[in-house]
Amino acid sequence: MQQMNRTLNELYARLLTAFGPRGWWPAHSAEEVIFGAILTQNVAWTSVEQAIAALKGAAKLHFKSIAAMDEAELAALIRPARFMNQKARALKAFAKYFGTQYGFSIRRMKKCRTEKLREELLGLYRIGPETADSILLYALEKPVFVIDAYTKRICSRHGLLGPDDPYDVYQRFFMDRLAPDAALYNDFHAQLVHLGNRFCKTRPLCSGCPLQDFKTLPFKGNPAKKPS
DNA sequence: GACCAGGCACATC
DNA sequence: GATGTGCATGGT
Repeated sequence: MQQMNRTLNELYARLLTAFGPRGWWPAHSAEEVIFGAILTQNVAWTSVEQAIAALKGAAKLHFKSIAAMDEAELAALIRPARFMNQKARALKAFAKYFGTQYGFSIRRMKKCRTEKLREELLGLYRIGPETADSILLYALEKPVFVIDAYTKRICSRHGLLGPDDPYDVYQRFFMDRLAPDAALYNDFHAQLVHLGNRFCKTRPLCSGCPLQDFKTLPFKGNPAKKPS
């Protein structure tokens, strides 16, 4: 455990040195984070930005407005973010839940236990583990580590875990080894996404990558698969 | 024109 | 359980 803590500490230190604090999530409000978390599913962030801009332009970037609006109209607005019908339905479902359970109040939601919130979120249409955890961490400031495609790609390429290990194995890998610190989880994940965006799109190792010579320290009893 | 992007639900075996 | 497929846009 000590060894692996050192590995994660060194990994984070390198990213922080290379990129500086990331100041995530790219949004102006907690509600906007939730819009982004749903809209970004399997789509490039540039497309999400267009959908968010359209919602903002129509003064619909609040779940109270979403709850009141027509689903087809909403789908048309978020069209650039792809899968527009599914995502419109997902936004409507969240809006209904948010209004019914919490009176559209982020502050009220924040007062609830993380486990209760996660269970509720996972019960909503098209809210899976990554989307739920993004909402918990970036909108509600709960200490939950978010695992996304970049996190998996980076960890597996550096032999920390297997590429096919399930979401919860990745999540436990970080949360068992790091203090439950929302600010740390926030920036650590943001660093991984930034690294992924800049260096891990195609080639396994790219020049200038701060992890180019990063070696995994040996860890006794590591449950992870051997690096391929 | 092909490929990929910060997932998830559902059907089928 | 594991695997395959649909969703259906925009940038490179």
